[in-house]
Amino acid sequence: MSTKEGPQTSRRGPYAKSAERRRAILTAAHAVFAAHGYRGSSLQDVANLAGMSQTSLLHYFPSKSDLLLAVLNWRDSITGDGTAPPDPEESLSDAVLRQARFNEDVPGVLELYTVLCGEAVTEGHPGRDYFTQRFERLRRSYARQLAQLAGEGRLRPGVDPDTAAASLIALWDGIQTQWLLAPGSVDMAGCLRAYLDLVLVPEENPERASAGALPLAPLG
Amino acid sequence: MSTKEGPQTSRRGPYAKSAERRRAILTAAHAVFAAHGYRGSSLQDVANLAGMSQTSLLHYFPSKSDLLLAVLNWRDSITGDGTAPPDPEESLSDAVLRQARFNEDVPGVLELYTVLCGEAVTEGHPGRDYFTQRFERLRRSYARQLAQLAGEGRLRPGVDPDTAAASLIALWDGIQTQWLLAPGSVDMAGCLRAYLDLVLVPEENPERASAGALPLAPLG
DNA sequence: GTCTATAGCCCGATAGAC
DNA sequence: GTCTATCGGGCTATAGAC
Repeated sequence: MSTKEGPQTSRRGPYAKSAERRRAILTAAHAVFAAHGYRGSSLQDVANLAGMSQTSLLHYFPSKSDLLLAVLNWRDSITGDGTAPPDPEESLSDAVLRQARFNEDVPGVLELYTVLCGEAVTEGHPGRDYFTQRFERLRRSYARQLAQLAGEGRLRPGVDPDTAAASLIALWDGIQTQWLLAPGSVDMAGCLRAYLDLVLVPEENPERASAGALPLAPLG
Repeated sequence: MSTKEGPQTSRRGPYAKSAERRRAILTAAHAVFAAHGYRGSSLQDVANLAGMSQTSLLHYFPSKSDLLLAVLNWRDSITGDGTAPPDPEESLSDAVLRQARFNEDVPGVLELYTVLCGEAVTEGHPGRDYFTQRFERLRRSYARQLAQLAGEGRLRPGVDPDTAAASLIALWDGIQTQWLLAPGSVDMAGCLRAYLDLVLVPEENPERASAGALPLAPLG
């Protein structure tokens, strides 16, 4: 990483060009996999969209499964893998809702995630380990954040942090699927907000109560 | 449907045999699609498992997409399509938890549902309409049941029946995916019960309170 | 690094004998 | 109804010229 960028011809020409090519392939693969899934896509489709031959594509990614894993990791590096150290200034609710709205606006992100996640539960799918580990990581991360809130009395009594963590992730994934099949009939952010309002206690601020707070009158 | 069962040779021989063959194919296709998804499966795989040639299979189901739709409808006729008129003796919670535990015990049911549902969001997938309509039907059915409970004061104040209906379905689907990837780490029925306990008010029966009821003390 | 050519295989669907 | 044979095509991956 010093001034000598490359041992080959020009300073950083080949490296930069190679990186550009890889990025073009990843962009194309993201779109193709999102539209047809992993098994429904071909390397030829990706190569055509990227403007190169199928064999040139295989020069950068030696196999189709390597390309899939590269796309998944590339997606994490852009949208975040969901376990980035949470900004202490931002509440859990705000972070979840912000991410949900962001995903809704970027075309292909939810399609890719949903179809690959579904495919990944099948035998021998190259993305299976990725999603297994992703879910474990996410459950741990949210459970930790929810346990922290419980310690501050911000979790509704009787709510188990581990259960709520898995449920939040599940609700999120499931509502994305419904939204993809009927965008006009499903309110992703609304469902997530409603769940968080059920699980969390609004911050103690009697002067400016949270807008989404539910009436919490005793029942029965 | 009178005494004359068939216009062909023996009384009901040919029809019965044909129905058996179709059932054998559907059983095999269910297993193969569950293990590899629709795009990852071949008619040859299904035919091998059913003990016949691939062309014989196509005699009963004229195309691969026809076979898929037949499997989906066959599954509905066995496990119920989720909108069967609810037994008035059984509560919503009991019905959901019973179905969840049933699905957990029948091998392949959740695998099939999860992978096909994920694939179905892709372009041109033959199961897309099925899942779109299924979700619409389920949302209406649960929303109606929840609205009825709301009228009886059994819904937690501030909970919207439509939002809760979509959320319940989403949570259910999402937790199935997590369970398939980590059966030992996820408690499907526990997550569903926890959500229903958050949304529903336990039946008014001061002498025998619901076992899963949460403390509902006022907060904040 | 890029390409053409192709190996080697699998696919869904059809034709037609029996 | 069942089969063999096959059509016409697509697939991943490799070989090798330039």
